[in-house]
Amino acid sequence: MNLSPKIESFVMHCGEMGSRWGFNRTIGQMMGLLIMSEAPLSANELSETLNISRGNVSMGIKELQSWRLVTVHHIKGDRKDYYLPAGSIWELANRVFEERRKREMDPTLSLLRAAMLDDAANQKERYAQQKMAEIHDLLETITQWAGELQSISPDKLTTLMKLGSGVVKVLDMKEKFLKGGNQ
Amino acid sequence: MNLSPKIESFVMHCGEMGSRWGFNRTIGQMMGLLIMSEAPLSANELSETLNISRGNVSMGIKELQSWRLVTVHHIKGDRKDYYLPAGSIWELANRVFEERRKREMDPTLSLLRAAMLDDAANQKERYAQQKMAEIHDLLETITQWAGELQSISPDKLTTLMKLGSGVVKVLDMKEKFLKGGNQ
DNA sequence: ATAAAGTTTCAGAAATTACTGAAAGTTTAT
DNA sequence: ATAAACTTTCAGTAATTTCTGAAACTTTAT
Repeated sequence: MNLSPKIESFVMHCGEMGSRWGFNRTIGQMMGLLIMSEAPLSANELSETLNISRGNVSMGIKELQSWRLVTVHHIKGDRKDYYLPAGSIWELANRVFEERRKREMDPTLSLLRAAMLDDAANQKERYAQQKMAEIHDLLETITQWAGELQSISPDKLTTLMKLGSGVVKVLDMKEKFLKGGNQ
Repeated sequence: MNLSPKIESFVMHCGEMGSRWGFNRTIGQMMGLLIMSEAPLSANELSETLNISRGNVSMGIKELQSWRLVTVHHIKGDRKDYYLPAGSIWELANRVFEERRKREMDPTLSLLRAAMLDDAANQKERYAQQKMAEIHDLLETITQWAGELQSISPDKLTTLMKLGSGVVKVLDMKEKFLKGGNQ
């Protein structure tokens, strides 16, 4: 299968960005192509369209599945696996965020938790531990916040994002109304 | 200069995470060490403490400066450059977010803008362009939102993040009060 | 049980990225 | 102008990551 120039340039761009987004070139291309394609694609189609080896496609799919970005589709009377994006653009982006948060913040959080348990032996360690505590708190706040945002329905979240810094005004308003009482 | 085990393990961890955070091993270590160190450090101190070549330190500092994560400090009567983190942990995290957003989303946004200008030649292109439009809108919303969040003062932002999904309730409340009228 | 159609694995090759160290460059002092 | 103290650059090397392709494996049909 060969691609129209516009689609091809998008797919190649996904390849170039791939490593910045957390995977690698071919995996980026594969994902880009799957998104651009209305019909699910077989591993062979991916391999031929992108000119990458069959083995590489197999590894790439495994990786994309570990990110929960692709799912398999079957056609009756055909035993090939066909792959397609695992949800809307919105959901895909969500998964990338979440997965990256896990890979980029969770390991550090546990290291910091451990480091903070036993206490400092001297001034240098005292300073260091204070900084570690700051980092820990920040990461924890972000992690919690990210989790809660993901529990909001996409359309509410869109409203919230469109509101932007206007949120602050709304929060101030709340303070005004509720000053004194709390729930 | 040599490090206490606790500090060393944090610094090494920063090295291991470095590439996930968008830089590389030594740059991660350098940043980790600078954060852990109360006094600014010279390039030679970085080089000796971390056992990396002087040249590598120089390149690393350049890179960290391009991320706006370190600044230079001078001591009267000493012409060495001493380096220190460019702000609080909070500010550093902010810079990393912003810089990554620029590197990971802006190029794609411009590609998509261009691709959406001229119109589709056939059904496949029509489908592809629709997906590109979805991606474009999502990236644009996120970019805008990120920009606005950065304009909020750290303490307001902390309040907001601590509130988490509770924001939704507040928003609903606003709707109730203002139904019919706007702002 | 065998063959056909498909998928996965993995050792080695290729490509990319990071690092070193010596040479070139810069700044300050005299 | 020269030297001393320091920094940067960059060609070559080392380390790491990615990719290939052939062999091994799995599943389904006969």
